[in-house]
Amino acid sequence: MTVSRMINGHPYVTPETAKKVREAIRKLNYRPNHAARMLTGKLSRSIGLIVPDISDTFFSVVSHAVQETARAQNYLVWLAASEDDPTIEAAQVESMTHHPVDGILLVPTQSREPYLKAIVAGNTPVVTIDRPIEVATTDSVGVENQAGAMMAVDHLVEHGYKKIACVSANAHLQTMKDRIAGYRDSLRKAKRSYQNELELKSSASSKAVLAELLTARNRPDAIFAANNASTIWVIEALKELNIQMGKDIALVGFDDVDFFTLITPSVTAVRQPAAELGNVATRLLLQRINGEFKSTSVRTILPVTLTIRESCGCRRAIA
Amino acid sequence: MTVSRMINGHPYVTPETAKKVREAIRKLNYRPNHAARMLTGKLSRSIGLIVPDISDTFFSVVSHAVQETARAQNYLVWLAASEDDPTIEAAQVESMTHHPVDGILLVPTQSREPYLKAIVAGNTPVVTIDRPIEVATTDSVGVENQAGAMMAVDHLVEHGYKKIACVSANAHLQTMKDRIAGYRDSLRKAKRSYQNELELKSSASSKAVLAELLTARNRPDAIFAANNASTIWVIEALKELNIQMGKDIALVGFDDVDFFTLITPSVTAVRQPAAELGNVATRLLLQRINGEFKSTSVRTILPVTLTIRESCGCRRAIA
DNA sequence: TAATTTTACGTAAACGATGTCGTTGTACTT
DNA sequence: AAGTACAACGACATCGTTTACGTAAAATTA
Repeated sequence: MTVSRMINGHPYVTPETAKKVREAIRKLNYRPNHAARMLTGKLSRSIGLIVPDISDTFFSVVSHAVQETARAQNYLVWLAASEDDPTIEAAQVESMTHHPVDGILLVPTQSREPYLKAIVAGNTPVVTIDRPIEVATTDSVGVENQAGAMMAVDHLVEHGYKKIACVSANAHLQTMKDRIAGYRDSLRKAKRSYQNELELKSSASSKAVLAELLTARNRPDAIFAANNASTIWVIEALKELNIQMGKDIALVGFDDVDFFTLITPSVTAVRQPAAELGNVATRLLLQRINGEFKSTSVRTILPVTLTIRESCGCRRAIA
Repeated sequence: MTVSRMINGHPYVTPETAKKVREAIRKLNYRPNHAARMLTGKLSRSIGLIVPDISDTFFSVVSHAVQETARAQNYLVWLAASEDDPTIEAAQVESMTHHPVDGILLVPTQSREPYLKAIVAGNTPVVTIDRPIEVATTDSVGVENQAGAMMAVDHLVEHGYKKIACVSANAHLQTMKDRIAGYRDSLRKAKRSYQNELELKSSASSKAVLAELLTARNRPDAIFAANNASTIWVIEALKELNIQMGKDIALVGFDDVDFFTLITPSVTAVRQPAAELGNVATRLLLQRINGEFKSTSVRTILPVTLTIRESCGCRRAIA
């Protein structure tokens, strides 16, 4: 008991006793047993992080930031991938809550899955990243999807492109809906009649679909790609079809990736603060866990910026 | 007790009783308490994975594979980043072993850290990925670094380049030493006198150093970059200095990255089976955990392949 | 049929830390 | 000097599960 009090920093332990305990701990190489602590209801000092795909650049940057922020407060991170499958996601959440973790950071693949209600009803705090959920109220951290998409398409409009198409993937996600809405807003504002929205499924199947779009008689002169995967698919398709990007067809993507500077012409894209997203979400979750944050759930929206390079038709990279 | 037997699949439970228990479990929404199970020494069905940097493409692909293989056997994965700092790495291992995990997958930042002895001496199985350790014997899974580097440099030699330089980072790592050795072997075999080994530190500091190398009077006509970071730094430097890659200077990198196909000219690189590395290591670890693998430690070396594209001077991408 | 084994369950103890409470000793009142 | 307050510590029960063991009843054997 005295050892327990010493370790947990309770008062009522004389300095001499504390010293003796410390020495014994060192001598015996004693470490408190984590499992026993859990059994008495202590915090585990660990959080769970569930993302669709670890190897996606965007999520790997987010994960890195989460890890860093958590470690700074001596928290460990469980990382799991849902592979965009709600069933797997539900199983991962289940495993984590029972393991147990003190809180969960979730990039939900669906916003209306019924199981989401259950986890939020439990006493494990949840913060969603990137995408909010609809069936329950949680803290969430995201970015300005609609405004960001508008910025991107506005830039294409200013270049004078008349036929701006939108290419997306996973269009059922709220983030994607918002970006597509931004695309529409911009066209409406500019009073453009041409509107062409294409949803891609996977790298393999997108090839044919993109080739059709890019070689049609009435083909677009500019493309807005709503996420990094579709941006990359467009770049691939243009390269294969030998269509000059930034000259024959302009391209602006949503979500900037490091190597976009290395491509010729370099790729203009909306930059999301991926690392900050992870940091902010983690700090918020840890505050919830420690009870430092009592108010009802908050939704934090981080701003995005348009990083202008060459694929939009600008001669030199500006930002 | 009967419930415990039922759940753990012990014999000596009548079908009727089992059914009753199942119904009660469903009705009460009962889930065994993980902490209590840990306390009695059961397996946690979780493993730890420690990599230097999650956002590095290579490690994110490895992590993805580990996650997948583990999940297939109902194992959860703790992912932590050591940030190439032995102190952090030791702390992460400590946290994990006490948390507890059934086994650890480690990409060690150092091969001689004394703490490594301790963890191997403990009863938590360890499998190292990519880099072996020296101070203790563990299972390890890696790739043919020396032979792969030789393949790469041989290819440059065959092109007829006379002055082939080697650019690396973290040259103290055994993997890097092996690749540099492969570079030397190839030059020795070809009886080339020119030999220039440059170790880069970080993106920022590498700029000036690279510029000096690439603009010197006696500058190389080909470069072998020993990992993906240095390959990317070289590409950046060439682009900034307006030196034509594959024409003015050839480039072959070690570790292939998806976007190398999107760069003009596309980048020739030694492809490591990153996903397989993760799969093999995880399967091996799980076998150790389940006692299915009793023999002394094994070292698995996976083959690498040279993916020939254009930056080496070849006109068309072959592979 | 009686002795023995096997099956199906329950009971007690243990894992290691912590909350509660009781006990002792010290300092401070009045 | 006696009473009160509180500091410092230990004993005991507790968390939820499993291991070890006990005890019947059922099945098998002699």
